[in-house]
Amino acid sequence: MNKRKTLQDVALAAGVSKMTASRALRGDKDVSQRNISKVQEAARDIGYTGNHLAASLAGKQTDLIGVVLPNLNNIVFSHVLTGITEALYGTGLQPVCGITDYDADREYEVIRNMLSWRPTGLIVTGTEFPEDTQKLLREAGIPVVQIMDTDGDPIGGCVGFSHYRVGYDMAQALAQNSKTRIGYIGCGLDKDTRARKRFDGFEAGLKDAGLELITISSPTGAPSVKRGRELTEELWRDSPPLDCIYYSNDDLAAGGYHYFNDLDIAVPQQVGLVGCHGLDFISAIPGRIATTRTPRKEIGQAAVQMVLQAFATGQPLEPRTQVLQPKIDLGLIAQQPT
Amino acid sequence: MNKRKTLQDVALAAGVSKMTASRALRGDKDVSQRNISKVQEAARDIGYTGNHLAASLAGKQTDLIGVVLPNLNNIVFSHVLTGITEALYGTGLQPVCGITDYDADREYEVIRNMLSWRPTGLIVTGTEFPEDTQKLLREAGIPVVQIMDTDGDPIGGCVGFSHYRVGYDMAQALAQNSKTRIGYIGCGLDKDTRARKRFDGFEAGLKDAGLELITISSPTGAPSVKRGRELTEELWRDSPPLDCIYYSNDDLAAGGYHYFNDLDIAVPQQVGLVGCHGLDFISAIPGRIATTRTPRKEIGQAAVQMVLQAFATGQPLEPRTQVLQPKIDLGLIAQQPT
DNA sequence: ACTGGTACCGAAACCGGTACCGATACCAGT
DNA sequence: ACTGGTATCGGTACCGGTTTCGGTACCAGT
Repeated sequence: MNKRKTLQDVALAAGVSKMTASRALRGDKDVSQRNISKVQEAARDIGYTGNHLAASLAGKQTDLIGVVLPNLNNIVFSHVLTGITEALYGTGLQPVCGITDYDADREYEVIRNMLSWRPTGLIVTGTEFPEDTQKLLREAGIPVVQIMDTDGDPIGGCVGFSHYRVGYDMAQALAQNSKTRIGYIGCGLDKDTRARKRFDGFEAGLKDAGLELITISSPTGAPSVKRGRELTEELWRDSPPLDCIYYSNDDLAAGGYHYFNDLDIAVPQQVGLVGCHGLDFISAIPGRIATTRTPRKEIGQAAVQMVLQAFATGQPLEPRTQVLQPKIDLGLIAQQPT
Repeated sequence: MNKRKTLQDVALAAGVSKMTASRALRGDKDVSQRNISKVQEAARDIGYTGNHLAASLAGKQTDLIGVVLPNLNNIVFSHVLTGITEALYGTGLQPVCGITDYDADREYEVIRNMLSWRPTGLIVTGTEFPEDTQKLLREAGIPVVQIMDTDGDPIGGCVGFSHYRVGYDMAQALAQNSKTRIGYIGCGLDKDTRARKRFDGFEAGLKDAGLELITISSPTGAPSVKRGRELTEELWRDSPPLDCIYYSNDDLAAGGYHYFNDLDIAVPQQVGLVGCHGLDFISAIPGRIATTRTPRKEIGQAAVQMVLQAFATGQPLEPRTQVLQPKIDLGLIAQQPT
């Protein structure tokens, strides 16, 4: 029943050998034009689909690029994946992505599993890995590119930016714009190490400006706009007065915006809200929410370039870090009178 | 150099045959406890990774479930994929997803490519396919489940809801709640057939209520919050007065909300805004934007159930449609005085 | 006629596993 | 001692392609 057509069938139908059929379909040379069309025709006629498993096993090369991401509900990683997909389009390579859900054990399994498909390259998120995962990556024997984060020692290529510095710079910028009573709201810092780095950087930046966080709300769980609204409400109710709130991302900040908006509290005049990433919906309320624009798509593209380059030359891909600097957007906070 | 360890190496190191090593690692029976541990130890020692290519080729079975989605920047499909991933977790099966970007040709290529990896099942988005794509799916020889849309003739299993009816029902609901001067804003209906079906249903629903759309804005391009704001601004400026706007999705509606909010035009008292899907950020402004809550994650889970069931029994998966009814949420529109 | 080169084709080995089946060892039953 | 059953193992034949290498066939050059 489930008997799929094989190359042999094509060859038979075309009246040539398996090898000629193989070459014809792959566009190899050493095949006459006449046989090429005969084979192509035969393949179409009998509905031949090809078998990547066999081809990759025999050819010792897959057209797969493994991509390991923590989560796809976070639109940030969708953007990265989009950048990767676009950059890969037309190269004959194909991304295949694995989700770790910010879980180190699952990450190990996902990477191990990826590797067993013998991909041509691997793009993984972050720089912090447990020892055994590091070993896996180091011994993978294929180009490995780490993305999103440049704080830490990369194993192979590395494209991203310093989250610590994003936090630090934002703290300094806020301080320079007369924000003094600052609170923080972040979700899932226990798992999201990059959000935590931004937090750490933010605290350090404040400290260097002679300030410190007045309140910190850092529950577990996934960040969302709704969650941002709820946490903002709690914070606003329980905390001493604030003139600014730093959120672990734009989603939470947007939730805060909605809360204050419904209360007719002017944003950012009465309270400044600061997110991270520069997502689409921030642009829809221009200037209201400050943020740091991160080059997500570009990171994906740059990662692919690294893999491609390593692929074209020798395998190992020497450790090299490429920083794609994010850009602070203070919005209306920058224009307020001091 | 790039000489990866093989099962033979493991067998050698463990002092057993290749077969015993294979069985030991897969947890097959007919292996003594002593050999199991010897093999496992050897595998760990030499850093054996396994080779899915060879295993799947020989075993005539992969652990892959192909998932074909139009786009991942649209959070809706991320949710579907999340549902699929979760449902698959623990089954030993693994999703691998392909993106079509709403392009029929690319869709064909993606599916063809998927099939050549010999997946155990296939989940594709939508019911409308060109003839050759249909042929591909029909002859795939594996369980095929179509998701998101139940308007149309499914090839195998089918899980989703009627987008036509979502539009129709919303139109009726709005009419019943005294909305009469209604406009429409949608993006990319040329490619997004499901959004178009909602539009068609909406028009039909209005007509049956004795109404018709006063203005229609339907440009190409991807919908986004920012885009929603811009299009709303245009529409509001150029169109006769409206008391309600139906958008092709929540993102656009949220953009509209921001526009009116900045203008101090009360939503939904002065103008009702209606999106689709019931995304997180809608919940952050409770009641303001009406929407239709769609069970995205559940669709993904149900699709997996179908595949799993077909996998457990006979292969073909007879055509069967499962409707997961969405739920209208009119928010404050429902509570307005007539 | 013979040689060398080029264009094209096919047989066999192989990629790294698994399925299948036969072999061996050992023990209880008669 | 012989038979049959169970537990454990290994040899061999694939899976469906690609690589490698060795032919043919045909033509120009000498």
